[in-house]
Amino acid sequence: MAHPAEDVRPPTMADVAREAGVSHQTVSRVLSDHPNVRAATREQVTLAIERLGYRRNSAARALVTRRTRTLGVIAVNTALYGPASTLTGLEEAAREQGYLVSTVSLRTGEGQGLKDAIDHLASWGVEGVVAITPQRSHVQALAELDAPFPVVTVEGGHQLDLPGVSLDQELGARMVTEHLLAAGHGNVWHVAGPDDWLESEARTAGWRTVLEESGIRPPRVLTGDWSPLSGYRAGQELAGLALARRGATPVTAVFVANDQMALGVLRALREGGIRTPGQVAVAGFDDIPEAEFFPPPLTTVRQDFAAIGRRSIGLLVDHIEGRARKAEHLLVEPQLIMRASTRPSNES
Amino acid sequence: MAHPAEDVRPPTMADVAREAGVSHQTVSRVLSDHPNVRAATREQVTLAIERLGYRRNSAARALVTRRTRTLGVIAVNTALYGPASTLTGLEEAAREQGYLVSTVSLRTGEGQGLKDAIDHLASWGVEGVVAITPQRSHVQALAELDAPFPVVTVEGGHQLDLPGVSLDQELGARMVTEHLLAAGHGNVWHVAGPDDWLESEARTAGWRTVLEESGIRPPRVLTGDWSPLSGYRAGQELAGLALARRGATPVTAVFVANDQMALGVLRALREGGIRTPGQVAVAGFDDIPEAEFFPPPLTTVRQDFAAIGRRSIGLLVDHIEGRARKAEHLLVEPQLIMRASTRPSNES
DNA sequence: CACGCTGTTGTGAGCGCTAACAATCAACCT
DNA sequence: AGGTTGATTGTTAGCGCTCACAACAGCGTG
Repeated sequence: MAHPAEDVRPPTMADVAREAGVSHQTVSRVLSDHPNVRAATREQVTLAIERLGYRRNSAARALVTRRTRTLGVIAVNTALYGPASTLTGLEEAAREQGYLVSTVSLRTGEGQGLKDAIDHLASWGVEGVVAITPQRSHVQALAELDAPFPVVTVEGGHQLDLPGVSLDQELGARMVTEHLLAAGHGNVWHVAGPDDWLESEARTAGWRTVLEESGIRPPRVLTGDWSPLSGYRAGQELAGLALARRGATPVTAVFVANDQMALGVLRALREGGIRTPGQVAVAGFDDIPEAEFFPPPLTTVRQDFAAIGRRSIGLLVDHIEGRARKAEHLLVEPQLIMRASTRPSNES
Repeated sequence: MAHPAEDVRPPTMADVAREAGVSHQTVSRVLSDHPNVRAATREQVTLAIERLGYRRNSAARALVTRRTRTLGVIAVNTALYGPASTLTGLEEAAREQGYLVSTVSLRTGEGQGLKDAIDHLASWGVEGVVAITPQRSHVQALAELDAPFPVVTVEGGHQLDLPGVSLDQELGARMVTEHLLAAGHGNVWHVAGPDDWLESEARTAGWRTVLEESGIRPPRVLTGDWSPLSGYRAGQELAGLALARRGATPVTAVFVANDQMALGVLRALREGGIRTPGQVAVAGFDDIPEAEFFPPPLTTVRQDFAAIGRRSIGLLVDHIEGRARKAEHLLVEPQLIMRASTRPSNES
C-alpha cells in the first residue's frame, strides 16, 4: 500500500544500479563479493539492494554461467526411516554448499521409472544426481543409462564404476554376529532381506563370514522383504524350529536384517510362547526410533544416515566441480547398539 | 568417439533449426505443440532433435517466460512416516503437473529456520511453497512472513488466512473414541501430543467432544512429545493408575495421539503386568507400517498421506495459475483401522 | 483480377545476468 | 617529470529462449 505501483515486476540489477548511482556491473561485483570494489561503493549498492528488496534472478544467472547449481536426488522407499533420514542429511548439505536439491521418489523399482526420473531431472538441467537405489538392478540400470552428469550412488555397492557412499554393512553384520557368539550362542540364524538388495547381500555376507571364521556351519538363511509381516512369517518358522528341538541347529539367536522384520520375528516368537532373550536372542539392523521400545528393546546396528547423506553430497560436488575424477567409494562406520533383546539371561 | 568434438556444449535450438532446415522459431513451435506447423515440418524438426539429442534449456526458458515452474516444500520432521509419505505424494503430483519440486527439511521448529528456508527457496525463484509445518507457531510465522508467492499449509489449521489441506483430525479422534465407548468402556483416557501442535489440539478436541456428548467427564490429559519414550512415561503413569484402582476414573481404555507413543504405552503397561486389551484397551493414530505388528496389533486411525500431498499440490498450482484466490481449506477423511489392541475380550 | 482471409514460416528484440575488455585515476618508481 | 602499475569503474556483447510482428503463400470471393 505504501508503494503505488506494487507487484508490477521484481527489480532488476539495472534498477539497483540506477538507485545506487553505479553501473549494473558494479552491482554484480558486489553481489559476487568481488574484491575490487571500494567500501563506500559497496555500501551504496547494499543499501540500494535493501531498499528495493532486490533478488538476483537465478534463471538469468544460470543462463550466462551455464551453471544451474541444482542437484537431483532419486530415491526408492522414501517413506522408510533410513532413506528419509538420508534425504534430510543430503538436502541440508546441499543447501549449505549453495545448491538447490530436487527429489524424485520412485515407488517400486522398475528401470523405466529410473530412466524417467533421470530424464525429468535432466530436463531441469541438474548438474549431478545422488541415487539412493539399493537394489542391484537399479544400480545396473543407472550405470547403463550413462547420464550426462555425475551420478553418486548411496548403498549402491562398488562393483560398477560409479562413485558412491555406503554404510559398511558387512562390518555391521559382523559386529552383531560376533556379539551374539560372544554372548555364548553356539550358532546364529539369519533372516535376510530380499535377494536383489545389495544391503541384504552384504549383511548376509558379514554374518556368514563370522560364522565360518569361527568354524560354525551357517544354518539355512530365511528371507523376508523388509516388512514386519515377512519377519512375522520367518519368525513363525523359527518358533517352530525352536520348539521342535529336532533340527540339526538349535535356534537360540537370530540376526534379522532390519528392525522392522525383527519386530515381526519378536511377535511370532512371543506368540509361540518363546521368551526373548531368555530362549531366543534377537538382533536387528538400522536402529529405527521405535527399536528401543520393542518388546523387548532391540539390539541393533545404528546407521548414521545423516552422515551418509552429507558425504554423498560432498562426493557429488567434488565431481561436479572437477575435484574428483575417479569412481571413489566411501564407507561409513556402523555402531552396535546393545539392548535387552540379546542380553544374556540367567538361564544357561 | 563417433563425434570428433563431443562434450563441447549442448546443442541449442539454433543447432536444431540448422539441422532441420527451418528457423529456430519453428523449432520452438514444435516443442510447445503449437498447432500451426505443417506435419512434415514437425517431423523434420522432431528428427533433428532426436539426432542431436537436443534438450530445451530451462534457464533460458525461465528467463523469458518469467516462469520457473519450480515449487518449494518446507517440512519438519521429514524422517517420520507421516511427513515422509506426504512428501512422496506431493512430489509425484508436482512432477505430473510439470513442476520441479525442491524440499527443505527443517530440524527443529525455530522461526528463523523457517525464514531461511523461505529465503533459500525464494532465491531460486520458486513460484509457490507447500509448508508441512504442523506447529501453531510455525503457521503463525508463515502468515507473518508474507512471502512473495502463494503458500499452502499442510496440517496448518484454518484459523489464519492461508490455504491448506489437513486430515480431519478431529473426526479421526471422534471415531476412535466412539469405537472405544462402543466396546463398552465407561471412559477413555488420552495421551496427547505436544501443546503447540495443531494435530494434538484437534485430536484432543475430538476425543473431548465425544466424551462430553456422551455425558462422560473427560479425565486428565497426559501429554507426550510424539516419541515412544514419552509414551512409555505416560504409560507408566497409566499403569500406576490402573493398578491402584483408587482414582475416580478407572483406566480401561486409552486413546494415544500417535502410534509411536502408543508403542511406549503398550510397553509400560506390559511391564506393569497389565494385559492389552484384556485389562486396558489402547488405540493410536497414523497407522504406521509397524502398527500392525505391535504387541498387540494396534487399533489406529489411518491417514491417507499421499492424498494429502496430492491435494496440496493441486491447491498450490491452482493459486499459482490464478484459478484460486481464496484461502480455501481442504479436509481429507480418516479411516479407523480396528485391530486386536481394542478387541473386546472375554472378561467382563 | 484485386481483395482479404487463413495457415505457415521467418525476423528482430530483449528477458536479466556475467565475462571480457576498455577507461580512468591515483600512486609509485626511477 | 615520465612512465608504469594496480585498483576501481564502466561498456559491450552475448547466454538460449519466447514473444510480437512481418512476410508470404494459397485459397475463395465479389
